[in-house]
Amino acid sequence: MDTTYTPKSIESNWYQYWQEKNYFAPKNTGASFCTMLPPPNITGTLHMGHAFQQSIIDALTRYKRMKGFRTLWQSGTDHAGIATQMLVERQLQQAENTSRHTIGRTAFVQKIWEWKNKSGHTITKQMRRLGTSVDWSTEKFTMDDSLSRSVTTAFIQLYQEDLVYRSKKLINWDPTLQTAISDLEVINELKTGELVYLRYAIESNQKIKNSAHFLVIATTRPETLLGDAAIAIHPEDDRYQHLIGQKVRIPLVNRLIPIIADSAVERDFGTGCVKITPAHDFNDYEMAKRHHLPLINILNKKATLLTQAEVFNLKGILDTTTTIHIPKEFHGLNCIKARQLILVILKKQEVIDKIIPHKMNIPTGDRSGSIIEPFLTDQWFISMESLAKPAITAVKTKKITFIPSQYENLYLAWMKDIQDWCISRQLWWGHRIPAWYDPEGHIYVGENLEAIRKTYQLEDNVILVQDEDVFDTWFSSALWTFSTLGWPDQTEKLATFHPTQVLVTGFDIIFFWVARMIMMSLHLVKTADNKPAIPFETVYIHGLIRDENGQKMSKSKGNVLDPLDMIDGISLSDLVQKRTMNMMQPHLADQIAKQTKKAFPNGILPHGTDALRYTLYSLASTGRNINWDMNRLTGFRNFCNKIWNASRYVILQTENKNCHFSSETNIQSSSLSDQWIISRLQHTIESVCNHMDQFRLDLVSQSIYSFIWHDYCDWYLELTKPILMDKTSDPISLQITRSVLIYVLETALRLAHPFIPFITEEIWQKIKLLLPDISNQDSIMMQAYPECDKNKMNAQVEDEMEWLQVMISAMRSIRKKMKVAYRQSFTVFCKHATLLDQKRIQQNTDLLIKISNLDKIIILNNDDTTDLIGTTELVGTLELIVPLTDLINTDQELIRLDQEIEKNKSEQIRIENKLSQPQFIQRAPAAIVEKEKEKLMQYKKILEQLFERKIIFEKITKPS
RNA sequence: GGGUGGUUAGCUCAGUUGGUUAGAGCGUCGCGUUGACAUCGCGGAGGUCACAGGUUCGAAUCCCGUACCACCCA
Repeated sequence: MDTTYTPKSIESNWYQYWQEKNYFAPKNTGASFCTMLPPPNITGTLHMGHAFQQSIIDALTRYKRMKGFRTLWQSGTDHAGIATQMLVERQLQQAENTSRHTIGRTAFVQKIWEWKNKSGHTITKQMRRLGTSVDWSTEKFTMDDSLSRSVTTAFIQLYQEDLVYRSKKLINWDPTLQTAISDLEVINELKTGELVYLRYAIESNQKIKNSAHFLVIATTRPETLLGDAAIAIHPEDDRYQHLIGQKVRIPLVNRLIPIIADSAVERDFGTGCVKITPAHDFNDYEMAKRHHLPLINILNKKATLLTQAEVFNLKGILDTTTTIHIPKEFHGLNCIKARQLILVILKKQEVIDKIIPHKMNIPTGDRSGSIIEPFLTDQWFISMESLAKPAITAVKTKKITFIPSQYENLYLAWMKDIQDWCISRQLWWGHRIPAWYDPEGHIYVGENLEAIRKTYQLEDNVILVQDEDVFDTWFSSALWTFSTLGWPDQTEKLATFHPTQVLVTGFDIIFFWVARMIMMSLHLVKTADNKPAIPFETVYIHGLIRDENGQKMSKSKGNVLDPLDMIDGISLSDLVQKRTMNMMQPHLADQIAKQTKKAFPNGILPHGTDALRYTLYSLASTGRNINWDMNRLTGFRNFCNKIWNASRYVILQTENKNCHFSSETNIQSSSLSDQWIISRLQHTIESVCNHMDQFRLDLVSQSIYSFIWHDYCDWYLELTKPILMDKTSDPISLQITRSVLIYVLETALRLAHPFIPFITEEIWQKIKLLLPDISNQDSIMMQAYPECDKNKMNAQVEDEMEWLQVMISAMRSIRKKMKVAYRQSFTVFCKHATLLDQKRIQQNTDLLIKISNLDKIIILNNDDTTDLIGTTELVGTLELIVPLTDLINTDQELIRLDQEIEKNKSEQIRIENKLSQPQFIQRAPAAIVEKEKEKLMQYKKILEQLFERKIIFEKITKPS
């Protein structure tokens, strides 16, 4: 083995090996364990969030697999309607200077498939570098035939049950992409705009043009006054009570609209009067429903102004009897330009009261970057009310558990006032809605034309046209847990693996994905006993990885880190180039380059997959945000190096030597340190399994780290050296030591394998050859996970070992204090030794002498009054004295003693105070009181000894 | 405006149902290559647990408030 750990050389082959052996496919016959990969988008590349999520899933999967579960990690990708369509559209523009409209729908979709087949696998290829043990043989894509069939089947069923409907409603409209988009894709950006105060003339019988007869309203969107349907005030607002039911004239167009009262109006906003444009604002739309206002649409699909407004009733039916003109000068203007123009005109007409700066949220499309308009269109919706009910119950009754549990509240809060789900998108890429229309506009839903003609008994001469729209990608994602397993067919996979056990995902998609999966599964899938099936038992929500300053990682900020760069390393120049390439805002490039140079002056060194994964686990606590820290990555790369080198030591010590490990008899007769490390190993296994069950991977990571580094390497390996390096050691203790050494290593490797799969496999393959029981086994990943054996835990041994550790540390302290090099030996005197101390000293004399390079250990009689001059250390109440009189600095020693006395004294006082309170004695549990009393005794004894020491030193410095 | 989460060592974070002297990694200071490892070892230093109240024999932990930060909803 090389002396240093070089991840690159060991990580390249194992993944392929595992895959060739088909280890990722479900194997065992036991209970099933299934988890679904949240399908990444085919246009995506691996980012830190993926790395985090997938590392977590892989740990759970490998753990369960080793525990003997029939394990399936189902993987796949989603077709990402908008993102993919945009990407291929852009390519068409750049490469062929053409557009999708020019080449037509069929050709365009063909182009997308070509792109997908060529480039749509980037992310799944990258995933393999993380060591993810997904079953690639069952990989799915949301646009696969089988999944498309699931989508169609689900939709038809919901339609037949009257749970989907088509309706004209207000939705989020992206004018650039010209499609409905979901709330998730709308980002609210806080920007400073203007709040315009406008005077609307109150229509009264007197017709007096007096300012007192104007009503002043405040709006951030004056251009929408063309679509105003009412003015609203709060019903309890004293200022405007008398106006309720009266009418005002809209400036510029002079249309009459009513003044209504609605408690949704915020009295403190502006003047307390707001204009209501139901077709262009979600709140106003709700108000229109309550007050039966007309919906006046003034925009077309490009979000520019119409020549004539469209008036709809609340059922979405066009009112052809009312005509509302839009002034000619506004035709075709976008909202920004229309706003500018209208302000100019209104100023001239002197209806602007004032304009003040105003902070407000601007809804922006996260893909297109354009301003999102609430827009009245025909869309398909799923009714949520009846679907939400069982989905709420499932969580309330703990059939589905969220971890951490606070997310349950978030889920329930959202489900409580859930809105109907708009599932149609005006795109070409996606599942085409299986709905057809006849010339009269009647809707027919079915699998295909043939089926529809049959079901509805339509003659061939009835012309049917299919709906142009496709489904929201999230609709197909909502079926993910069962569509990937074969639904609507009752496949064996579905029977075996559904409901799945755990879903690992981020909190940002609880509404858009998790909740919808729960609703769809409960509604569409049945369990073996014909009850609604939950999609998963547990939802584990992980945090969001941010940069070192707590900022969200994003391309525009230029603070994105590529997990593969952490694995393989990247030079500074490449990193800068990567971060500044293809930017939306090129003017930020210099700043990003500068900040990158500062954060990564030497680029990023290669750290390997295992180190990256381990770092991610150590960060996987219950928090919502995780600030990435490169230093921790380095720390865990060092950890891997530690494992590597410890293994080198073990192999050097055991190769070609008898190191057969057999049963308890060996353990009983083995040394203190052997028994101790085996006992510690059991505690570690227990702790790892407990924390795994609670999804506390950070604590798992800590347990394994501290066991391997501190217990195994720092102490155990060091304690084997006096035995293994000593030519006079007897063969039996040599064999036992070697066998424990390798037994513990092999177990620890299995324990750590789900987290750091590559390095554990590499080392395991080497040491298995030394272990006849497993030498014919193929891979660590198919071995059993270690089980905690409580019989091997030994508290007495651990106590004694702890004592030994303190003894050894005390010797080291003395050396440091006295600046005595290791090669110089000394004699240590033990004073105030209890019987237990004496026994332990006797039993460990040889070891102590070797480890601490001592000449002798002399136990003084407790009645011995000799004043030994020397430096001291306390091990409990046992006093170690090293009489290196020529080296000692008595003044310094006195200062140190005083400090020690001070420390112990304050503790003594603290406990005395506690014990002097009668309430404490009376009310605290007896065990706690007893503990405090014991502590006090201990402190008193230590203080006595420290004073005794002090007197001896004072005698030297101030001889009487 | 409403809600949620957070504030613990210089930095990144743990701290289970309240109960030893609040821990880890990194960094820092000092010493050191003794045949696994300098991607290392050893020994130190470093915290009024954001602030102010309350409950309790006892609070980093439970409750209330304030400040700041982050996110979600309107």
